[in-house]
Amino acid sequence: MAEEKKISMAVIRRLPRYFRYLSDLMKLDIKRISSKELSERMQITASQIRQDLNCFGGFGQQGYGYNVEYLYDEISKILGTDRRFSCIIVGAGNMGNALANYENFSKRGFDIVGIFDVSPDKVGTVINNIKVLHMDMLPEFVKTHHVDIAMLTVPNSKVNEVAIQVTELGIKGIWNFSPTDLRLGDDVIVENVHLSDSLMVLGYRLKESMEGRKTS
Amino acid sequence: MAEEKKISMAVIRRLPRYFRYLSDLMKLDIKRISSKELSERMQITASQIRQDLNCFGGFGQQGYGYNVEYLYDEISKILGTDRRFSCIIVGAGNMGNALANYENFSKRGFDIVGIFDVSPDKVGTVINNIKVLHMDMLPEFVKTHHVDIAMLTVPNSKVNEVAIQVTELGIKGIWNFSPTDLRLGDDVIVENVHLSDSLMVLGYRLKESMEGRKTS
DNA sequence: TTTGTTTTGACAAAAAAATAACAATTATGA
DNA sequence: TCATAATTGTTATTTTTTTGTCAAAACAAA
Ligand SMILES: NC(=O)c1ccc[n+]([C@@H]2O[C@H](COP(=O)([O-])OP(=O)(O)OC[C@H]3O[C@@H](n4cnc5c(N)ncnc54)[C@H](O)[C@@H]3O)[C@@H](O)[C@H]2O)c1
Ligand SMILES: NC(=O)c1ccc[n+]([C@@H]2O[C@H](COP(=O)([O-])OP(=O)(O)OC[C@H]3O[C@@H](n4cnc5c(N)ncnc54)[C@H](O)[C@@H]3O)[C@@H](O)[C@H]2O)c1
Repeated sequence: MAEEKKISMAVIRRLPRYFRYLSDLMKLDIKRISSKELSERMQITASQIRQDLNCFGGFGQQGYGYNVEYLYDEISKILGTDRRFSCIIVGAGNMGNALANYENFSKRGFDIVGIFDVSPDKVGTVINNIKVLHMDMLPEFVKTHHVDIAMLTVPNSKVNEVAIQVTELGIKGIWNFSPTDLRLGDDVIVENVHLSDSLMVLGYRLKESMEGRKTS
Repeated sequence: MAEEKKISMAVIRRLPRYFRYLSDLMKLDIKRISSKELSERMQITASQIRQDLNCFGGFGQQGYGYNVEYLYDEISKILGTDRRFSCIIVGAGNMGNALANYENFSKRGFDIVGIFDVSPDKVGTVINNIKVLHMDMLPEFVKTHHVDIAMLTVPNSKVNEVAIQVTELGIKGIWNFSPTDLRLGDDVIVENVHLSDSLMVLGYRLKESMEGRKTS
């Protein structure tokens, strides 16, 4: 077991992109691809593709390239797309609704099994066939249903307490939509979606480009 | 003008985070802060903070630290938060609705001035005081209103054509929510929000942590 | 004013990431 | 079957990013 080579986040964050491109290639009925051709499509170097893939093992064949379907399956396995994750949405507002109505998450293995809120306006309503429950029901719900991920779409001012609540119930994965960095235990994985940050970066780049500078 | 030092994306993507922390400090009525203390709050090294800020000029004072409000204002200027951007939303579906109803974008200088769709179910409805217009009205709209940014929340299958449409009308900034990488001219700035990618990374990290590995 | 402490800004060093190079291997076509 | 072209996996090199160091500057207290 001495072969514990740590894989960097830089590599991991590129995996879903490979996954997407391979999925597209399959739809185009392309059976094989070389790192060179893929690099042209993805606008990255062939070297990087080969190096990234080799973090996980040799999926290609010299003189031939990569079998698209095989590589797709392998990346699926790496990403865990072959397994299913149970998710709840906390906060049935604008963003919570959007997430609950998005069908593609379940295609990628993420099942929304519950939606929670505190507002009497929301509790009892049905979103995409799921009844919104009151937060008071959450402890009981987590006892009877296994929950891997909590998608937090509550107001910024509430996200800290809600994050603590869900982690105390044993939920280990948090997908956070609030513009706040959560500080939780080491065994909890937090992935942030900082939409405003992204928009501000767009604003910056736009401003720079209007002033004639390039942003890379 | 020989002082054109290019600022890396790595630095730029950290700016909104500094902005957020400084904003929080101001709310706490904290007037000054050293890179050391800020580094503890932000969980990054003091060295990185000083190096990042120095890309744009010396905002601090030796022996004192940084004046919170002054630094906040300077980062505002760098990010362009002092100016306003006109935005349209294309695709009045789940995500388009969520964005249209989010009040905080305008607080950061991003004004939603129009919403467009093609579906008769959506055209004519009013979201957050803005009437949804048909896509056919877009060329005329862009002629009479200046538009900096198009937020694209159309289905995946349509996003390419819509992106081409809006760029042909002269819109230079695109905030793309589809799991697709747009290929547009060099003068168009595209910022992607790949939600599914983010969720898949969460899945990966969760899986790794369940198996006992650390992800950094 | 003087002295000791704090803290920046600049630079140096280290680490990480990306790119390039190339031997080894396989496919392909004569 | 054999020679040639293609293409990987791996190692080396380069570039970028992060971290560490320290003199110089400013503060604070005596
Ligand atoms: N809507 C967007 O486009 C958008 C964009 C960027 C960031 N965000 C962030 O996403 C989060 C949600 O935004 P939104 O627009 O959906 O807000 P929203 O106000 O529409 O919805 C929030 C929901 O959370 C519920 N809630 C409040 N306290 C709760 C609690 N303690 N437990 C459970 N539910 C609770 C509210 O009743 C409400 O239904 C916010 O943090 C916001 O900053 C949203
Ligand atoms: N909803 C989510 O949580 C979520 C999550 C991840 C990614 N996304 C992505 O965001 C995008 C939008 O998702 P959604 O859930 O809001 O979809 P949606 O189907 O709810 O809304 C799409 C809207 O676009 C409109 N539209 C279709 N063709 C158009 C055209 N040519 N011009 C203008 N409008 C057009 C439709 O009428 C519809 O109102 C998709 O690409 C999706 O993959 C959404």
